[in-house]
Amino acid sequence: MSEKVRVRFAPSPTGYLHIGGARTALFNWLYAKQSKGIFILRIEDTDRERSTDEYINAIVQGMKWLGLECDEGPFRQTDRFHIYKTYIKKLINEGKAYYCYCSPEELEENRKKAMKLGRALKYSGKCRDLKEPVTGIKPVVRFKMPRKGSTHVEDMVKGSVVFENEQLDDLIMQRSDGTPTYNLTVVVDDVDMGITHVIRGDDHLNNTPRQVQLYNALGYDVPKFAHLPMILGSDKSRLSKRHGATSVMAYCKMGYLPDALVNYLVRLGWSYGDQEVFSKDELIRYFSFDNVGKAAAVFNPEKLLWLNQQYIINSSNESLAERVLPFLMKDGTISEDRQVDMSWLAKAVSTLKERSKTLIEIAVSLRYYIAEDIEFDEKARKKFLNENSRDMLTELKDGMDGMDNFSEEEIEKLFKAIVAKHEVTLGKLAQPVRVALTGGTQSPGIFEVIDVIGKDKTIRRLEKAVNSI
RNA sequence: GGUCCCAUCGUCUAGUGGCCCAGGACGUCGGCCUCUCACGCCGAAAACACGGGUUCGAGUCCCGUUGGGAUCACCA
Repeated sequence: MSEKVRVRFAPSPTGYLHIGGARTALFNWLYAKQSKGIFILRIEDTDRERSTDEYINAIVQGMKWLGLECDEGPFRQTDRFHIYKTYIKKLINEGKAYYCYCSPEELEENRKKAMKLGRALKYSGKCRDLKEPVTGIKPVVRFKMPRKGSTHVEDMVKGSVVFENEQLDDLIMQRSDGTPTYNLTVVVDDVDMGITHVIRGDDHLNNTPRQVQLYNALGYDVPKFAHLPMILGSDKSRLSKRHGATSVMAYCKMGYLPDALVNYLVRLGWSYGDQEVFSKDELIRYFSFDNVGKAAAVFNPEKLLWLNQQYIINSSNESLAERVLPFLMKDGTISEDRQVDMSWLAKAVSTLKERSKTLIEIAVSLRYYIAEDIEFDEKARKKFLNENSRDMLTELKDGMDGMDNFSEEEIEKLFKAIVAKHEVTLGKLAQPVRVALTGGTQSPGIFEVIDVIGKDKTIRRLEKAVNSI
């Protein structure tokens, strides 16, 4: 029998969607798509202090950008408090949970003592067998964890992991203010939503035995688990803000293609032989937990940059033109209300593709194609716009002036004729022209550049260059 | 500190006992191509953490050591 696969990504909205969360979402999504299952987004916002709607939106937006849209949800745990209540009541009635009146200060005291003695930092179980309620104190509800035996977790990536139950303590399921906590809500929701596979970061591995005991107490089957290794920063510590950009949307702003980021992320911890570049379809087809590594991976921005370039090269000119447009408007190269000739822009982009690693780089280069006026790089101007090139530039301008068929082919003929006459190599003319047209010494092939800029603007810039000598 | 996880080039990884004096990719270095920069192509340096076993044979299995990570909240 094969029940339908149902997986979930369950972030807490206490921050934007970061790289690690995105990869967890991605693996869930891949597994769901591959199994023709359901991918659910569940917002774990039971910590009302730190959760905000803004972060919920940021997470949804980030997933949308990456193309990881959910089939069900987003669900919010704060909408489901009534459900958790009934489960808590049930466990209390069955003697599987109890009220605890210990104060936070008292617990902190015990933890310190345990730390000194080198013991597990574990709740003593003081209120476990209390017969009478303590008056005047709002109690928490704790789960009665078994004290003997061991709990086995079968994990799809880590294998079989065993925990001694005496290490587990009586976790709090309900705070003194009546709200439920993570370890309960995650189990109740996974049961209630019919989750078949729990795929999450391996920072949750230590929580898993507690949750397994909760499943047992509630009388439900445990789902399959897959605990993904962490993503580390360059110093091998957990990826954090001080490692630079960790928000998924930061990569959007930096001009990365979402598919490139997805491709990069999936290869962090997963592999398929020697293949590096995958289409989404290939990822869905090839993905398997058998090929997920167990060790944490260091996030490597250089490789992501390389992949992004690969994706840019392989994108169509039209889609790239479409994607680069917002960047052009943002930096003012194109005013927002201006009508844009998209087929011209696509042609311009085609010359820039293989020399750009990000959309921003394309946008920056596009400036010398689009802007009316360009500024010369001072060093370049001195080196190439001088007496040595003056005559050739003038001849080129005049030659173009009288040109009826302004094509790359004709332009090249003109160049060849001029350099032949002056008995110099092509570079001696191409570089000065490059500086005259783009302001700098690096650009696509000079004939392409002229073709994209067009006759009138090219002549105007040559004039200006000659006049500057 | 207790518990749990992990360990192949700087980084991501291939490797599931003989095909491995360890393969690919990023990055680095050198070269080719060339109107510049790129792209592309060719080449180089670069790793099985250490120590014991098991086995005819170990990167691959077992144990230990070391190192890293995670977790131990009325956070998730």
